[in-house]
Amino acid sequence: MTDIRPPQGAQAALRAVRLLKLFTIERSEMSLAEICKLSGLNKTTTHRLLGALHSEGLIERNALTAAYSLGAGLMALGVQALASSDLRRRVRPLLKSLANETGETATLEVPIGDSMLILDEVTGRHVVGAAGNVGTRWPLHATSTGKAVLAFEDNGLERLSTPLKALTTKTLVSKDSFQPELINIRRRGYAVTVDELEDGFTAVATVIRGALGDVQGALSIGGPTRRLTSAKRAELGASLRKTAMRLNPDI
Amino acid sequence: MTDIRPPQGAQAALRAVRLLKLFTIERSEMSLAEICKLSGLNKTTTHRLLGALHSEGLIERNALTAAYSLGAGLMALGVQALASSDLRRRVRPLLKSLANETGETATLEVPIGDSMLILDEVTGRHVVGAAGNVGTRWPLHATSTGKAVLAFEDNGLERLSTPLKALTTKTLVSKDSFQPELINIRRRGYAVTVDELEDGFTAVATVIRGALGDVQGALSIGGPTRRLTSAKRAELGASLRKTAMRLNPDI
DNA sequence: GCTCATCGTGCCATAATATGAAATATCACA
DNA sequence: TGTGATATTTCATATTATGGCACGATGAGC
Repeated sequence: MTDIRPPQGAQAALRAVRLLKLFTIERSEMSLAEICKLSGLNKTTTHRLLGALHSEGLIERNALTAAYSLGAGLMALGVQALASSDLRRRVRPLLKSLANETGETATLEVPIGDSMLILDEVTGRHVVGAAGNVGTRWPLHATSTGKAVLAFEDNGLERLSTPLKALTTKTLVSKDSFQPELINIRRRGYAVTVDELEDGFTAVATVIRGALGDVQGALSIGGPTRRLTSAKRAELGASLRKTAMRLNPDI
Repeated sequence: MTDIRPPQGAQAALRAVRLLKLFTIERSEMSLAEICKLSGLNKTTTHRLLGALHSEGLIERNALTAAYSLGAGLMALGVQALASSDLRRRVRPLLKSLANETGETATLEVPIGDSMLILDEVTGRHVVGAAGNVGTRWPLHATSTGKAVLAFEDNGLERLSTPLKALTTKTLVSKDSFQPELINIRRRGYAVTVDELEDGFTAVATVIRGALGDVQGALSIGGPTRRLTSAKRAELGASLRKTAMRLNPDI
């Protein structure tokens, strides 16, 4: 994990960004007091920073309750980021071939902190659940893509913050249990989750590397556990590795 | 237009946000020098702010060229904002009924500066072009939703920054030509664009108001000009107004 | 192969800017 | 009308951001 040390002399900017990150689906609207408590910042400081973000449209306020929420400006920026993602543009055709060849759903995901964000998705022949999961985030330790990232990124394990939540009975929740698993993944070249994210769902994944060998994201193919047998998974793993190679022949 | 004055004492935070906003589809990757020129900020300052944003994942860097681009963290925030949008949740079922009743495509849009952002979209029976325009931005002055916002927002015209770009020969490009049009819109209760955004495309729109009468966004129904005759447009306008009423019966 | 231009990065004294305690204003509820 | 809990504004302080400058790396042009 490329550890990026926050530079000195940008406290205010950092704090502003961190305020934005406090909002979650459960906490989509918060009062000033609430935000203060969560951020640990002074009331005035928080108020001022939120005011600045508000003036730029990144934060909106409920006209009745004066509560704060994420604003349309952020949506615009996020969409801009998505649209200008070089990775997404490059990978899209490959996702299509993968979904086509295998009949299952292929995704492109990137690590964000301790979760994986679905950047793009192409559903296969077998349409299982509803599509349109782009933008969804899953806990890193319970996804195939996440495990691939953990295995292949330098100091990848640093991403995990204990305790690890069990999404099913199969989810790996102990950091120690990851060590042998990661060795396995590195040896095979791809990661697998069987019923670890959701019961009955299986996925295979491998990482995408940049020109410098840095981990940029991960590709996955997923479907019902019933259909993705052990033999099939090995086959998918090979397909994924081949695809990842095509993205960066230099490595 | 609710003019929000940026508070004193948050310069750094403001500057950081404005750096993010410099990135566009054409300028999706920029060098430090480029960003400096565009922002007018000192090189060191820019560097420091970008570093802070980078450390938070809102900015990414090309490993080879060291160029800056918007990062995955921003995508995550944007998606978060989209998901937690109260407006979107409330309006979605109504969009569905609109699309269902009329057979055309219905959208929910919000104003951002001088453009309209498509927050949500439900395609009608007649599937015209490709769907999936959520997140797209259109110039405010050339869209039906934009004109509705201009007409019904206090000081709405302040949003327009001259010169107005002509997207077709029908696009209104003079601020003066808006005055009578806006009066019309206010009288009727809905706005119409015929071939103003794109040749052959017509749309009807009306605004959505919050509990305090503030303009929160706009609803539109759009389709081929051929199908959306004058009589049909009046009918759609009435439907839209009725729908907007249902969202906020108090007004 | 050399020079020169360009770009990103680090340092540091300066003062402008952000900070937080406290006071005030606003609102909801009783 | 009073009371408690908000959000907002004020203001003196010093922490924090600022930008000039200098260094090192990279690459283009000759």
